[in-house]
Amino acid sequence: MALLKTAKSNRSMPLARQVYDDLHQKILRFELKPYQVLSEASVSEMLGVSRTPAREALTKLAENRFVDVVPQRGSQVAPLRTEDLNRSQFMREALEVALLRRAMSSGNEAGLVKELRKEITLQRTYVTFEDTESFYASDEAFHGLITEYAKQPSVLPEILRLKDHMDRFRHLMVSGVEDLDTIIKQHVAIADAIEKGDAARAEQRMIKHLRRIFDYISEARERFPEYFEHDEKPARAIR
Amino acid sequence: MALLKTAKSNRSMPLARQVYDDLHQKILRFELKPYQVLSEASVSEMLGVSRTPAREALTKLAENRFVDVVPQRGSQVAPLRTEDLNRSQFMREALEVALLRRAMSSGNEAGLVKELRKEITLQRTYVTFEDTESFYASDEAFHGLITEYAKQPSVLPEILRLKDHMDRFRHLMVSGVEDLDTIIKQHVAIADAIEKGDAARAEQRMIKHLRRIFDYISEARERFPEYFEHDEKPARAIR
DNA sequence: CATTGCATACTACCATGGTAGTATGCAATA
DNA sequence: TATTGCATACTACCATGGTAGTATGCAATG
Repeated sequence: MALLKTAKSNRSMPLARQVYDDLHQKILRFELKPYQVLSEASVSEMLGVSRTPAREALTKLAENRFVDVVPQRGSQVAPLRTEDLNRSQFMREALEVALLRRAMSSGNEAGLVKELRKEITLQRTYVTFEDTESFYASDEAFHGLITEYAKQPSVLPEILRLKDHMDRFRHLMVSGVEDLDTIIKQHVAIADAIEKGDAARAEQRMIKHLRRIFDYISEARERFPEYFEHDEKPARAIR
Repeated sequence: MALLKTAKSNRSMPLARQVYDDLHQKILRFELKPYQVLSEASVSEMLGVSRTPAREALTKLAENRFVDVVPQRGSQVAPLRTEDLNRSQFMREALEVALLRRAMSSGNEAGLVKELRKEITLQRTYVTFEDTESFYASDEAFHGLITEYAKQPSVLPEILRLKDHMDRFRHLMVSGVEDLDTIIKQHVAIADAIEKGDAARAEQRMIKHLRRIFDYISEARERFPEYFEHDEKPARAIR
């Protein structure tokens, strides 16, 4: 297996970043499974790069809690941790609600609503074409619009960073995709509340929208218990 | 100049981390000034380590926006950017307000208030002893208590990370220290509102407390204009 | 059988050499 | 004088070798 050659990967970006993105994607998609061992040696061999960029990528993945580095034992793909999900969820809710409130007092709510509805129309199209990838991209754009109208565009990357942990859970859903129609309805409900200037209602609906992830967790935990965090030290059991 | 040997630095932590912390401190305290050049070579020589941990530290500092890495030109200490301050401020407000709301519906508000008041008492003592360092540590503890009672302790490190950018501005204040008595009064006002169960009031006071930093910015900008971001490219002027 | 000592094989971490790429100063040129 | 070509000196980035430290399996020992 070699480095995935994406359009913008080759030559333009540093190798360490390419390795990071590659491993990051593989971890989110469970091509690298929780508890799978990763060492700078194995990564460098797997991707055909030297150990330095491999090491830098692993370090950064550890900072973002996608990899556990245990001192002299080796590194592992981090298991799914409810703590990570809870923290990401809490922070994302806090940020998106604050952005929503600010966007609703920006003086250009009408423009926001118009653009949101345009994005929703796109989303309907993607659903009919079963183009889930474009759908999720548009979903991100939907939330990105709010950050723009809240005049805090630089917060968006931070939100996406938080979203990564939730996306990882999302890949474990039964059908592989959630109910996109429901998401669209929630988007419509949010846009409606914004249009009516009902901040409290918009906030409630945003939170409900963001919390949909919890509907799937128990199911995911039943289907893939081995991916979730179990006791830290296997205590070198029976053997 | 060599690596600062703190109590826990030697032997226990990786060198790269020690270098990061050292540079981080020096940047926050303006011992390394904005626009000062930093290369992996100069850092490694300055601190007496090899180039690898120097490079890793610089990379991480760049991720946290304390260093600018321009491709083949060299790295610099990042100037003070209002964008960084605004983003950090916005995010911190959103998070701390959300934590406050949650802490006030935790069912143990009385315990929280009691611990907050205990911390405030400590802060009064530190003021009389002019122990500003301990004061600021207690200030962090004050906010940390709220994260605990909100049952989101893992959010605290993220908040402290955001706080770093504001602390950097804070080091430019005229007297070197702000009015600690005012801070204490604000803490008292917050504790009072929590005790009365007045969430809206507590939220208002928390926001006012967090926004005190803006009182000092214009002054700092007048006194140290050269530390603030000026036009990106000096356009290779006169020469 | 249970415990201990130890060689081995890993690991993360650090040091250092090499390379492509860009800015800078100076000389050559118009 | 203004412009261009080019050597030089930086840079970030990557490759690779070396080291201390720990887990593991096995042999020696009780």
